[in-house]
Amino acid sequence: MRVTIKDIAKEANVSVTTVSRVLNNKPDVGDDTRAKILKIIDEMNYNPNSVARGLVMQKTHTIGLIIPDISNPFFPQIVRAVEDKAQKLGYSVILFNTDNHLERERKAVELFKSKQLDGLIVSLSLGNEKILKDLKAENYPVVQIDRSVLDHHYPLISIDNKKSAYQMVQYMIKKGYKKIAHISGDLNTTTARDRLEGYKKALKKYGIPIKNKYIIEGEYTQNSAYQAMQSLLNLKNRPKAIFAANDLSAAGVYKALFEADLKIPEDMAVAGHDDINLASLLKPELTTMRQPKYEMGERAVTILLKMINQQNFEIKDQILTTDLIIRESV
Amino acid sequence: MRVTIKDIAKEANVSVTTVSRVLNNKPDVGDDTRAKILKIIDEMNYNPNSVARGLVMQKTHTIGLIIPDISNPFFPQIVRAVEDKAQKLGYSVILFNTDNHLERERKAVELFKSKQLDGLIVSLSLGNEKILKDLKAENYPVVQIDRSVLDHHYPLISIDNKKSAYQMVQYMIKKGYKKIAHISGDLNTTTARDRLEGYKKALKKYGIPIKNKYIIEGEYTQNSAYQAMQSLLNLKNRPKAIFAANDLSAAGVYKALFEADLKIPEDMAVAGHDDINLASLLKPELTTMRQPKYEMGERAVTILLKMINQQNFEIKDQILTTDLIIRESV
DNA sequence: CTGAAAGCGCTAACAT
DNA sequence: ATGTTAGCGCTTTCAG
Repeated sequence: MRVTIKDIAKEANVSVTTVSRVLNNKPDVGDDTRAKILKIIDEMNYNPNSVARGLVMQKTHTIGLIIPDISNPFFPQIVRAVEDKAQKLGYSVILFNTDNHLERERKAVELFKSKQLDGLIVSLSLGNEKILKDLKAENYPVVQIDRSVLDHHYPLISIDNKKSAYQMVQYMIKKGYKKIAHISGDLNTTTARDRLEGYKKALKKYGIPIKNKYIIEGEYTQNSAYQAMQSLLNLKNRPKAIFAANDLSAAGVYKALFEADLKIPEDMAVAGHDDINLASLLKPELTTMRQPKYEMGERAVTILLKMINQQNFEIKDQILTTDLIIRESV
Repeated sequence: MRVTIKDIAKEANVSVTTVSRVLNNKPDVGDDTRAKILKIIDEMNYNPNSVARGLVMQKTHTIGLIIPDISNPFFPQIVRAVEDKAQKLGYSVILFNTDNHLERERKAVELFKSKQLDGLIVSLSLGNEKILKDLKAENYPVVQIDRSVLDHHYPLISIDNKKSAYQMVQYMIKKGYKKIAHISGDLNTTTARDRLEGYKKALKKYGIPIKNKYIIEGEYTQNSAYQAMQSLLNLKNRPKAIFAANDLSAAGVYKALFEADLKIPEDMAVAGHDDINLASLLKPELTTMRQPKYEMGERAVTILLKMINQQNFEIKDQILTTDLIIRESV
């Protein structure tokens, strides 16, 4: 049996109340008493039970992080930032991967509510707006990261995906490309939709007709993009450049291109998005838009903790800026 | 205020005990009563408080995962596997990054004990054997993953690093390389030590003298390996091949080589270890040893849960096999 | 400065 | 089949 506050109290000949006081650094305890208790705590190697504490305080000092997939290289940095910041502020984080599966997203939220987590950082798919609506009704602290759902109940920490895509495509156009195709991300996400829009907007702006054949829906994965690229290569009228919705997709595009013995960017230019570590390691190095992933994670917990600690915190999105990282592939 | 078991009891005109019974699917409850309670639970959207439950049951259904760094691409797959398996079995996982920092490792364990986590999956640095010894004294369920500490109190889920490195170096030798250098990982880890040993063993076995100048300690990072490679290139008597302790290091080696305008493998062969996703994306594609990362994660939770659910579970390490993945860089 | 008592939300003997 | 009671380990009034 682990040692409890009672054991300490008994050993020190004081009440549990007094022990609790020193545990929580309350003022009204005699110096000698405090010293004695501290000593005993140390000797007996006492470690307060946070579950019990959580029950009375109605606070677990734990937050939930719901993301599609930690093994997608976009997320580890975000998760790292969230955990770092949380750790620094005395919070723990429970991770949950959903694979964008609506049912698992729901399950995650149920579970986390049941565990009385103090707040949630979520990256949900479209179609689950009700989850957030219900959470909001209970006034549960939540912040959305990366992608948003349509309704707007909670602050979103992200980038301006439309603008970011626009900038990239604009860059490609200025480089002289006209036949630019787009391999999108999973269109069940706002990010993919916005990037697609940005792509279209840039073409329009520069008077380039939008061809449906040049737009293929992928899933933000290497493999889906690989296949998308295959079909693009089969077109009679091939594009000369590809804007892949994320770097992982760009890697898939690279694969397909190498197999077809095509040179990047001479035969086909390729641009990505996100600037994950991989981007600078590809050959040729990938031109992409850098997303401040670490900062997004940090900000998410900063805001979440504000919501947790002061009710009625005003909802304000934080839209960070992206940077065009020019390398060799465009 | 959230709805509690009391509210349900009151609404249903029964005692909380009865509600608790239906919550836990106990048999002795009348069918009608059960139905009524279930209905009310649903109507009131009741969600049992696991903190309270955890306090009485002495079980939190949560495990702790202590690793160096989730943003090191070796770990996400392991973490994914751990979370998947845990999720499947009704457990949650709290993540903690330590950067191999002894003090933070200690802090993580303290925190997790305080949170009454049911068990721990850890990847600790050398120098923290005491942590595990103390944990063992309390009979706390723990399994080590990837790397071990020297004392052997808890089961380890890993690979045979020495053998794996030996195989790789042997392959390089058989390919005709004699001047093979090694850029090690952080030698405060058993994995780095074992890989170094395996490297030496292979050289010995094939009668190739071990040159200290050909062994440089890195940190398993891209940057440390990049620098190590620079110094290797400055040697009067340059090696002709590099065995990098992990793929991330190999990527650093690639960078240094490209900068020096050297061709892989013609001018310098490069081998990695782990087979992270990146390996097949590098150009030339990286020859490496594949580690069953996902399986390691799964097994770790399987064993941990056995320890949790049946005291005195016999300690048995699980050493999985690695595979030589021949690609283009050697 | 210290202690007694109540209670957080739940489960588990032990009745009945 | 259902209720009463105690208690998990802690914090927090409220007294003194």
